[in-house]
Amino acid sequence: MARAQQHESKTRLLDAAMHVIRAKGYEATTVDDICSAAGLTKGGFFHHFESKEALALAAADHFGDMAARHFAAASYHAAADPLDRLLGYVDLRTAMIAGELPDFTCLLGTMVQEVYETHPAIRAACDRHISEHAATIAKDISEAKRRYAPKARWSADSLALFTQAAIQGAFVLAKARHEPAIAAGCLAHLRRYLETLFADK
Amino acid sequence: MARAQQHESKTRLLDAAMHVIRAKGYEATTVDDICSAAGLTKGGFFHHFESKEALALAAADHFGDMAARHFAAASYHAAADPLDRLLGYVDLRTAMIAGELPDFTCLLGTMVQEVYETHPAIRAACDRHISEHAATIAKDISEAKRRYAPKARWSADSLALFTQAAIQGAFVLAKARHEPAIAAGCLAHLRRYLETLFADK
DNA sequence: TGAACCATACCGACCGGTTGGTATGGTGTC
DNA sequence: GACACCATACCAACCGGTCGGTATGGTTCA
Repeated sequence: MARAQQHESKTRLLDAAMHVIRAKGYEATTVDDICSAAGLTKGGFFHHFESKEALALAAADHFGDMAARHFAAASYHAAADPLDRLLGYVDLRTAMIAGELPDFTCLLGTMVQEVYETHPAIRAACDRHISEHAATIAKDISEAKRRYAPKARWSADSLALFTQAAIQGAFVLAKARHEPAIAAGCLAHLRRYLETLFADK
Repeated sequence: MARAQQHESKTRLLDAAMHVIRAKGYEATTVDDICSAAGLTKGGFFHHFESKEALALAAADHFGDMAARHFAAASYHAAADPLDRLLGYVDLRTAMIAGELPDFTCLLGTMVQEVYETHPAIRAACDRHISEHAATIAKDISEAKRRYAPKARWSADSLALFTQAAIQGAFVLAKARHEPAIAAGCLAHLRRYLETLFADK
């Protein structure tokens, strides 16, 4: 069975880490928390990861890859108009706000708030995945800008970052209020902003 | 000297907590961290606060009160036009982005991300101060809306919350990049959005 | 074919250091 | 001399990480 489960246990640990860390934060999450959530023991944990920080790095990659696949497979990419793709992205993100907070909030934003000064490697991993995600949004923004707002003074990159800031901030407020709907209200404003920027359509 | 220092030591502990928690997060911050930053020992700490969580609650109040006084005293309130006051607020927040990240980021947003599920009392305190701050912004927004966009379909409250989300998200991205300037770039987009919403001025 | 050999996966007891919190006693002030 | 304020010393629980050991299954070679 060894071969068959080789990756399964590791994946279970990563999935458990994703969920527990989003609920309790990185520092408050113990290795035993993750083990019991994954149905393993500490021995198994340290067989797969050499440290708790190594797990955090792997979990960031795991989350980033999952998200990348999820958005890459989404139907909004089919739209011919880049602005429709951009608004479709925001609509998808709005639709993803469902269930409990630890189910849909962002692991990267949660971790980086805690560890940006204390764990440089984790900070860098979070930065990389957030930036790569923003870059995919920037493509559609850039194309939409060329088509509908070529003379605008803002850059596609800065606007892509702003979309991510609005999303991350929406999660922070939703956690404070303990009310997911707040996040959706914020994304509605983000959508309105994007619409007005390309109002010449 | 006891009487004279009565409040001073407590204030030093609160100031230290504000800074250290913004740098390391709540869970990673130890009581000894705060004590040494404040120049006290544990005995002094537990004389003023009955627990670490009690300190967090007091620090949230301390931060909230400081911020409230800071914004209440700001010059943008002098503007006769509510839209000028609103944009003045955003400009002030942009100007406040200076120095090191732990110096200007938000204690409430940092803490609530970590503890929203594990420490309900801290979550509630962060929520209260964020919401009260948003309410002060909502006043100017509400007045500006009545004057310049009375028929708009968004509510003043939801827009006030969105400003706070954009600010909190800007901090998250700045931490990820380890680059305060990113936050200023986000606030520029927030300002543009507010301008377009009241474009009939 | 099967026995010897080895790698992978995992368990669970254990260790040293750390942490929040306590108990106690000293010191200056009203 | 009572009280607020604070230092020192200490504790029990906890946490990340280690280690000896077991189970399983694949590979090699007589």
